[in-house]
Amino acid sequence: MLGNPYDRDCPTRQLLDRIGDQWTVLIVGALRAGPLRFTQVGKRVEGISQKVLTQTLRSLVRDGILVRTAYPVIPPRVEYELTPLGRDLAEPLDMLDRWARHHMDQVTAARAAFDAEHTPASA
Amino acid sequence: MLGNPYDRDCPTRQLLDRIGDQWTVLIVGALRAGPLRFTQVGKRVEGISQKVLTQTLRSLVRDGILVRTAYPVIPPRVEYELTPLGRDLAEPLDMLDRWARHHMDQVTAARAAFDAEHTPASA
DNA sequence: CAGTATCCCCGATGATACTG
DNA sequence: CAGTATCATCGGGGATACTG
Repeated sequence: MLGNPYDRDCPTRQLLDRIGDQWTVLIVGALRAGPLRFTQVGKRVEGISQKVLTQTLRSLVRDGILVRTAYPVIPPRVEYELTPLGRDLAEPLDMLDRWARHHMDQVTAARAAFDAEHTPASA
Repeated sequence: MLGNPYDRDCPTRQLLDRIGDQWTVLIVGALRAGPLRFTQVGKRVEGISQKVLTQTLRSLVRDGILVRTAYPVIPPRVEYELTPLGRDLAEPLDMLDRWARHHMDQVTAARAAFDAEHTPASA
């Protein structure tokens, strides 16, 4: 049960629960280049809804990955930025990114081959 | 990094769609040590249901991350093993694992601090 | 043993509307 | 601009039962 690196309470599982959703990874990636305002993040991460953006941003702040800075001006200006911890996390995430760029074509090829194999075209 | 790596068609997004669910990461991790039988994988990855295990295994085979070997014996014996591509993927995944082990306590602390801050209990 | 087939539920996500 | 609030949906995933 416990003690096994794959059981429910291990750090890896917990991290996975956090970064498991692609939004987190994408947001952290988007912020690597520097702070961004709420709307800017939303634009970089295409397809994310406002609600989910808000939720994800908030939980990343909660986890110490991002800092939120609200400037008391009108209209409101809020910026999100990676913390040192966040920048730290960005590194392994970047490795994944590199892997994707280097190997996704292999995955695509494997997928096509598998589908061909399992799709009796000449039925 | 290239132009805008965050749009829907970029390799990163595609990879995330695959490894986004924690099961994939856990299964690949479990197989790093060597081939495992269906049931063995299920035991290593606690909490996964048989259905999801089957589904995840199948899609990993489809993507060329794993190979499935069925021995024609009774009772059936099926083994799953990382392909070279899979072993390749295991590396960046391992980085994430290391990060988790080294930093999850910081995340936990940040989380507690945030919650305390946002819990108007004491005043 | 290693799956496949079903039913079912819940919670994450999207769409929409409103506000400081 | 940067959120919050509410509702409806959709399907991933669990539990269970059956099979080669």
